[in-house]
Amino acid sequence: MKYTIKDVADRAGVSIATVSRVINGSSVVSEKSRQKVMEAIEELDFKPSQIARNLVMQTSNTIGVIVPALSNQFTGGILNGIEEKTSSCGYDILVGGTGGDVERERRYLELFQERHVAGIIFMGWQLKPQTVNVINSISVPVVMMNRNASGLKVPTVSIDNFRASYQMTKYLIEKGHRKIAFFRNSVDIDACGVEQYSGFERALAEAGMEIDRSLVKYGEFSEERSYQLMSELIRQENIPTAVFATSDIMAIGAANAIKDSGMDVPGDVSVVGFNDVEMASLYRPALTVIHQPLFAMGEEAVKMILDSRNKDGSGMENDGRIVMLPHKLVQRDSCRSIPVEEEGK
Amino acid sequence: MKYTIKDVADRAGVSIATVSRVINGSSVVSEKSRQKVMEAIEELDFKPSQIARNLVMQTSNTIGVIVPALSNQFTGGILNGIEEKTSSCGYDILVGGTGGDVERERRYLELFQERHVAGIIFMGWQLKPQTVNVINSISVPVVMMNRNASGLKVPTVSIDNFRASYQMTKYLIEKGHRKIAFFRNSVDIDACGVEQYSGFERALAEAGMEIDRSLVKYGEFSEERSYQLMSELIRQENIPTAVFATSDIMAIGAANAIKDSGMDVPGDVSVVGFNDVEMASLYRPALTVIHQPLFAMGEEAVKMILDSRNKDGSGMENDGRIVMLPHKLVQRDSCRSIPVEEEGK
DNA sequence: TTGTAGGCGTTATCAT
DNA sequence: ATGATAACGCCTACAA
Repeated sequence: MKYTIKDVADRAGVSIATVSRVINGSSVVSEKSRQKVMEAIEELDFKPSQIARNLVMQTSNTIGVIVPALSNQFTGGILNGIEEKTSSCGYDILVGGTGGDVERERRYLELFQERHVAGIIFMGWQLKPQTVNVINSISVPVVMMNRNASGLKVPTVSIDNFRASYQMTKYLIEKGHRKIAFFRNSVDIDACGVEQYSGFERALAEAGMEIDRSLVKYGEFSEERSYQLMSELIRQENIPTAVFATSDIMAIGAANAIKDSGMDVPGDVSVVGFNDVEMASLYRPALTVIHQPLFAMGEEAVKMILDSRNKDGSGMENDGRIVMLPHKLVQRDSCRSIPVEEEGK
Repeated sequence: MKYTIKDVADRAGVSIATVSRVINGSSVVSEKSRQKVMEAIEELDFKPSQIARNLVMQTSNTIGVIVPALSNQFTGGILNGIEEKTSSCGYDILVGGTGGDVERERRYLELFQERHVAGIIFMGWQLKPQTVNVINSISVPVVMMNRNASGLKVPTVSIDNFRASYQMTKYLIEKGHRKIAFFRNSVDIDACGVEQYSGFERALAEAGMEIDRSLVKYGEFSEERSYQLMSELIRQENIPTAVFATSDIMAIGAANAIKDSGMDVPGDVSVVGFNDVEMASLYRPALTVIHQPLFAMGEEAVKMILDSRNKDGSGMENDGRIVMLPHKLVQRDSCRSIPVEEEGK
């Protein structure tokens, strides 16, 4: 059915070694042999078995990517970057979706090792201690995306979440907002979330403002939850002038709750997001957000894996360093500035 | 570094054959041996090499998925279904992003063959003749997602695009719309697009309405393009009472153009979409759309590949059959009904 | 420059 | 029930 290197050798009247040489461009082969081999390959439409090659080479020019969900513009943006970089480097990508389930995370981590991937890029909603353990004990390079946890021995790529959050909060304050709700992601240990919250706190503190506990909520990365949370606030008539959500999807949830209750965004309450997925600019009013360079982050992660592999086979240097890429605040239409005379109302 | 089956055998004091047997649960092994082997595996944290296994088995319990873009809720929804099904069947998935580029499509098609995937699921924005040729000449089972072309010799899974479009158009007409714009995807040969258009035509014809050529446009699957198209219509004051876009993203583009021009959706013009990606229900007004069972479609595609593989190794039965899954029309808030007295205005 | 042969980690077929 | 051993398709010294 499928031809092997031997068939090509026979047809070209040379040995399999020669065929192998022309395929890999290695060593020197006479122009004549090369010609014959090429022809034979062409005629047979021969494709070398990556599997056999990987077996002898002890690696698979494949990198594994583990994500919570495939249908998600955040992970999607990163995946695009990963795809671009891997494909231009001759690597293929193996993906696994976990739904955030620890057991499935572990399974994919193992599966990918069994497949001898060159490295693994890991994304999760939260980082459970169990997962951290598995990751730390893995024998191939792993890089973590956008999430961090103490005790994690692998590098991670993300933005400076503290500064990003600080900057956005400050922006809100400068716009005259004094009653700001903060919708964070999850309650679980998640260094990024903690940093985002710190940034929020700091900016408030610097402005001499006190933080209103009744306005910080956990949106669990979900539109529904965020919608619910915002609706409650409205029902309680504890309405902020602005809500800062640490994911666009939560921002949209809040905005929808506001709109559906008959109020206007940003007329009545401003809403700002985080990440800048495609939806953020498509929504109306277009969301003012912190932009994360998703594509570049994906590329960077691949680069790190490939680099570590060029140095030595012993995985990453076992460092928990974190590579930060530049974010930016992009102003759109979901945040209004409150005139001074209105402030006291 | 990594242990092999031989290390396990030594440690357990048995032969590699026995180890292999307990790993695969095949044949009968004495309980004593099984115990020892299990222990050895445990102690060494041994993981069998999928690569070696694949080599001897001549297959890779991997399926390849080719998509135009990873950051896309449509492909994402399908990918989720594919992931679920493959992972529950012990398969892994290899993905390739093409950006719709023919050359990259061809490359991934080849790459995946070289990796001996069990099958390939293909998605593209359009289906160019070149790609059709490559696909027809491939030696592993291929299933096409949601797109079709004459001369294609592989099965495809999709919904009944003709009926879906017909149904939506009819719905619009029943709501009192008489001036309906139709934003289709691309000009390229794309059986699905053609069917959608036929459905639109038919519904109009049955209602005794004539089709207004100035209102059928090609949105190229893009929000920008659709936005542009709608803006032009507005500038020309050739404003329909409803626009039917064959993708949600285009629907949003149109809706945004309408809103940004100061008009209201659906107050001034209704907008309906197609696919029902996440954004469709998050957008405000929530979009009335044709819902495609993305997840189920992904599952079905995997099922087809796995089935064909159980029957015989010679690929699919070379049929261009198309498996249709049920769609549905979901009403939300982006389409209003026009009272009779208004109709004549 | 080219060919021979050993080995990569498994599975599977024989014997035993 | 278990153990040699021959594939699987390819790469790579080592020889010629």
